Amino acid sequence: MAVFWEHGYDATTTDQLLEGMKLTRGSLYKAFDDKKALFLRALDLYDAQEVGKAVEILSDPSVEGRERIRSLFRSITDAVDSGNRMGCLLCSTLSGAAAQEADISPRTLASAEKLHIGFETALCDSDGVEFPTEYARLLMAQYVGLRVLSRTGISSGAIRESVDAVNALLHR
Amino acid sequence: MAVFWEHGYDATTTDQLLEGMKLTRGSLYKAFDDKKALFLRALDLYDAQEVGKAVEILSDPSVEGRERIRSLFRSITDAVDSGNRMGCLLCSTLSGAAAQEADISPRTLASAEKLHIGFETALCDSDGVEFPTEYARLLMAQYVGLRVLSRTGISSGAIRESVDAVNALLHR
DNA sequence: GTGATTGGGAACTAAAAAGTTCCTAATTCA
DNA sequence: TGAATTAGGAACTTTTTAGTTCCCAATCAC
Repeated sequence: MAVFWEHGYDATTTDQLLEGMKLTRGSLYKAFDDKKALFLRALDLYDAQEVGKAVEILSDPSVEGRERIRSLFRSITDAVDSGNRMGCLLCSTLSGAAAQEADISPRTLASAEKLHIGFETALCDSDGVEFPTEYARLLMAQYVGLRVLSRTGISSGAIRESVDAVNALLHR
Repeated sequence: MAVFWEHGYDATTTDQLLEGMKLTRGSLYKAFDDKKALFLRALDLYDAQEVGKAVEILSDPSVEGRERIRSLFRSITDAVDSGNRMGCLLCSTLSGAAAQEADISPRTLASAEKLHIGFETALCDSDGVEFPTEYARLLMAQYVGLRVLSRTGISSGAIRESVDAVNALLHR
């Protein structure tokens, strides 16, 4: 998962996977059908682990709705500030060529939908939010955009400015 | 440019470029050093043509500031509604593995910065906008997110909901 | 018209990637 | 303890993709 996360599906070679997994070719192909099957497993793990964590933050009933959203976006700036430029495997995959493939597309869409529902839940648990579905879509696109930009050479200050603006909007 | 736009840098093969450009290998390599040199030319063309068009919309002094932004986002929903799922070569490249490369990264960042300044200009030309730089960053991330999502199997309705939310925010 | 220059392309080579085979060593189970 | 099963790995083959060569025909200069 980490290797795919770093380079994206198309750009990761089996040699990199071998290196990262500390295996040799024979062992890898004995354990998994092929590169794509392994990637699907990685996507599933990412969904369970990382997407799950985000949805958990957005659904935590012990925290006020808007604060959950702020907390999730804060985790993006925190990562970038600490030099973590890996971004999000889901967000990167969504925009890559692999996302068009028949067995990958449904998984990424399902993960994206989980996130959307997370945002919607957090908004529904906030006071005075009129159109939670629409705003959840906006926040979802914002999340994807920020995590894509996190992987680029954009300054961490620019990322923080976006998040500050999101927080300002949530305050009203 | 169209071929790279459709498949992304890593996933386009020289055969696809040959097919798209109606050339054979010898002619292509006589005209361009290699695949990457050709991609850089495509990126430059995209910057001049497509990014330029967006910045023009955002800077048009004959239109009220917020309306320029609405107009740009409307062009995203219009494209998706009419079945155009190509997204944005810049936004896709930003998140791909190629974006890390030394000769590609500065170009995509420069294009992204042009867009950011465009949003900032439009906000500065609007009444009662307090933090144009920060909101321009937010709109930039929103733009990238939406155009990335445009390439996926997400429903056109979901894209429209995001844009509706952006428009609602701009109305206040 | 003829010799030089240029654009195009068929057929090649080179390199890198994915995927396979088969042998060895460890572990398991009777 | 000894046969059977399983994990790991070195060394292959195959496929794909990038890049090159060289020839041909069209155009251009004089």
